[in-house]
Amino acid sequence: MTTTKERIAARLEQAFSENGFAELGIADLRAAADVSLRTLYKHFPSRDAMVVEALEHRHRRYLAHVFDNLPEDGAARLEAIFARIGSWMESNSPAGCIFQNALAAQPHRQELKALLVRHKEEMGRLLAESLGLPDCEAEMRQIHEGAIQSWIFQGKEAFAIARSLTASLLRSHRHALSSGRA
Amino acid sequence: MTTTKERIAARLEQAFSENGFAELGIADLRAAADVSLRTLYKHFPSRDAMVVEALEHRHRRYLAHVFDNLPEDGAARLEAIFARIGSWMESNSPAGCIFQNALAAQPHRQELKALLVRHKEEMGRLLAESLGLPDCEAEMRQIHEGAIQSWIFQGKEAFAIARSLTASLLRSHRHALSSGRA
DNA sequence: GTCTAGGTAAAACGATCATTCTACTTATTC
DNA sequence: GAATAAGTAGAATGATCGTTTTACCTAGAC
Repeated sequence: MTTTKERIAARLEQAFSENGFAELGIADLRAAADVSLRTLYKHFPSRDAMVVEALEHRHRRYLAHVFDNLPEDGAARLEAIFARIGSWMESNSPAGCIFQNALAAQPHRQELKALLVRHKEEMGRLLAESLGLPDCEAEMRQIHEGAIQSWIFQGKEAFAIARSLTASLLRSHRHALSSGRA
Repeated sequence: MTTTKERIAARLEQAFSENGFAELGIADLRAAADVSLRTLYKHFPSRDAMVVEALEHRHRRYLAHVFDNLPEDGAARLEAIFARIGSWMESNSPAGCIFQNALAAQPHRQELKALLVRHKEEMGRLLAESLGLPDCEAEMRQIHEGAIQSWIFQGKEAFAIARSLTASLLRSHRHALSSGRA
């Protein structure tokens, strides 16, 4: 069972991801949510709150899309992760990362910056963990960031490049381990 | 001699980079430019044109900051490039890349997307050229993008990571060359 | 059968926005 | 010394914005 609020949040998330955060007015959001103005304001006290809830919804949905039921094998896992990120961007992010876009629209709102930081840190942590690179969180955060932010002007090639940068990170890591222990 | 228009463009660039593109109204831009409303509209026919001119100004200024008078030596050059990008972000970009931010505020304006693409392509080209990696434009574009976009949540560490990712790219490239020719 | 919870449609409100216009000032040039 | 170019200050305009409010509808519970 999904509540009315969740259903609205899902539709707001989609509307924001397609049109950004600056161009959409309350009238547009209401139409996208397919509810009355009164209902919209009953569940979300202000436009700012709608932005926050849309981002929270996005965060949960993105993590599930990338990390649920990954293959066990390491090489297949690396392949799968960037393939999934690529398919996500293709079907969900015509304008790039919506956390960055939300902050760009209101750069002085610390609440949005906190959401961005939490989202990116969790992505770096889970990526590093999934790939067996526990001490490369920052590197994975940055490769991830480069890939999704390059998507706008680089297209799908961005994810192939991210995969190859990650592969060379894995190689250096294994090399450092074996020579360090020898 | 700098014209009135250039002086205004420089101040608009700074105002946009500090406060983003969605929060600033014409009244704020007028105050930042330190001219009358009439003069502002004499040189820029609309707010949209002010955004475009600010981005053009930014592009020229950023290229000069990063690439003018680089050291001859390759290693020193790699060091210098990311140090310069880091110092630029610290003193000019509290809110990240303003090309991305401008497009985030108005995602349907193709003019802004074209400016973003041109800017990023030129950066990738010049980075690859400066580092002697002529066939790695896409990789350098992406490392550059990851670095400056991670700056918001990663701070200065982002540029150290970008430098090390570039160094490992240089190593693989040299290795591929020597084994390929052997 | 009345009450209540949760919904719709849309008018009204006050604020803010980009843009234009009016009236005046100051140098420079012919 | 009149004309012109380029500036200032700020009022007026009309549209749009986020938010509140009024009036009405509907389905299930007691």
